[in-house]
Amino acid sequence: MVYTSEHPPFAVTVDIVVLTVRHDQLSVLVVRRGSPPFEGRLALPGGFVHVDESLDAAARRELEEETGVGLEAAHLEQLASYGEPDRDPRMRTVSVAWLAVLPDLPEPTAGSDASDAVWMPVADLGSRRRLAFDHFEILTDGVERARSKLEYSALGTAYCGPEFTVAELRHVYEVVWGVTLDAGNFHRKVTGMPGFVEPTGAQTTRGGGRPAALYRAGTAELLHPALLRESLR
Amino acid sequence: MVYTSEHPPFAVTVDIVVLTVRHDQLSVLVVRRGSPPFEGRLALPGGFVHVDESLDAAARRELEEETGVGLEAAHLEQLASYGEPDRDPRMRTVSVAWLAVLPDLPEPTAGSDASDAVWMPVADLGSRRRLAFDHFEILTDGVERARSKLEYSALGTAYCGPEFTVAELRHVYEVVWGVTLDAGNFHRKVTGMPGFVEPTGAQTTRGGGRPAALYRAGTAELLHPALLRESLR
DNA sequence: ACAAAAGTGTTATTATTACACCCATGA
DNA sequence: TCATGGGTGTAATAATAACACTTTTGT
Repeated sequence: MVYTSEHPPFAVTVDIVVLTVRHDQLSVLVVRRGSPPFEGRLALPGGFVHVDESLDAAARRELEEETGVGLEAAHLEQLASYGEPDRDPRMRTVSVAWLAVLPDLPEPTAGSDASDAVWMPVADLGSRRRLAFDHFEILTDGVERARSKLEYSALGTAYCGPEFTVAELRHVYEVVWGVTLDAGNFHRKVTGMPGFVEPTGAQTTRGGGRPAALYRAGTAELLHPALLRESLR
Repeated sequence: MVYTSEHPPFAVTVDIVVLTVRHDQLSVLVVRRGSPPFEGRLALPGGFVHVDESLDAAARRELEEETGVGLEAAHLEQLASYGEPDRDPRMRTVSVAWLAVLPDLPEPTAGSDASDAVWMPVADLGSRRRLAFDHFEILTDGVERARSKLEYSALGTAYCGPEFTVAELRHVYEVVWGVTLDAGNFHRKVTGMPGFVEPTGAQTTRGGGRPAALYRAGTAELLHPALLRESLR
């Protein structure tokens, strides 16, 4: 294949918006850049796609390499691609961005090799544009996607561990949306929605108070009727 | 910039799923390929992104060049990117796919230069996989996006001309979803939804029967509450 | 007058919201 | 026994769905 001005070569990268709920805050995994451009600035984890590697495989590999975070059981979906001609000063680049949602990990990113990766509350990145490239725009799009998908999909369970209480799931909604939800109504909707959550039969008292039933994620992908963001108080 | 096995060069293309409602069918604009690979097969319009050209500009340019269809006032949104290593036998390619929605044009694609472009009912492409590359997958994703966005966005008006009746808009919903809707309930929801449609004050009898009020698209992007696909009968 | 399509009324059903209240545990 | 959260009851309100009915044109 000959690259010409009409068929020019591009660099193709992946960037991943990894979200979790941590210390009552919606948080994103960021890395500190060790080389130009934007040296020393924060960036989303990501990197170049290899030859003979699919785009989602590249996202998983880069995340693991850069942060030590594995996505085995996690939710991963494509977000969008970003390709403004000037987005990378070095060369013409198209980045395929991904959204990943993880439970709050017991051992954050510690123990991993290359890792300068840290969890950063999304709110702390809101005003100051501390992110390299167009990563602030990618982050904004990822957060908006994550917020809206809570309404009509079962994505909320991806923030929870394999077993969780209804209150823990409600906490995810409250943090991601930044609202307070009615505990009783939320409980009814979630448990009454077929396929959203399934009782494990076990209970826990880890939240304090009366023991709560434990659930695992159900098989439903889409929720109907949706849990609307309006149900706040 | 040096391209290595870790930073390999890619070809980046755009492909556009252009939808309209035509002769009571959801239809997509396709072109007949004039050269290998997949010579003689149908394909979505698209092509290589130029240097110093943004991705959406490339989509508009390729569509105009290949089909003579301009997207000035039309709806255009990014769909997703497709980059399986074997998707193009010639080279490693990533395609950024776009979804466009147009009114049924009076002069289809006639009069345009290079144009082997035709409107094809989506249903006719369903069983036989007559499309080149992974374009059937892209089409499927585009149609699904178009269908689901009718529920919660004002995308339906993009299928209509600058002025339309409620019945014409309802026809769009019925064709895209493949259902029959209750005319009375639809009328109430559409006209009562703030920002969805605005009366022009004029009327038309082009549908036969009692004259219908004409509307233009409103400013709202999102509809609340959503028009659910369940409202069929 | 009649067919056809536009648009309004009416009602049953279902979903949402607010909030009261009881339940089961740890301290 | 008290504080803390889990979970259920209940009633007002709003949205949806079904369908009858009136309106206004062309033929």
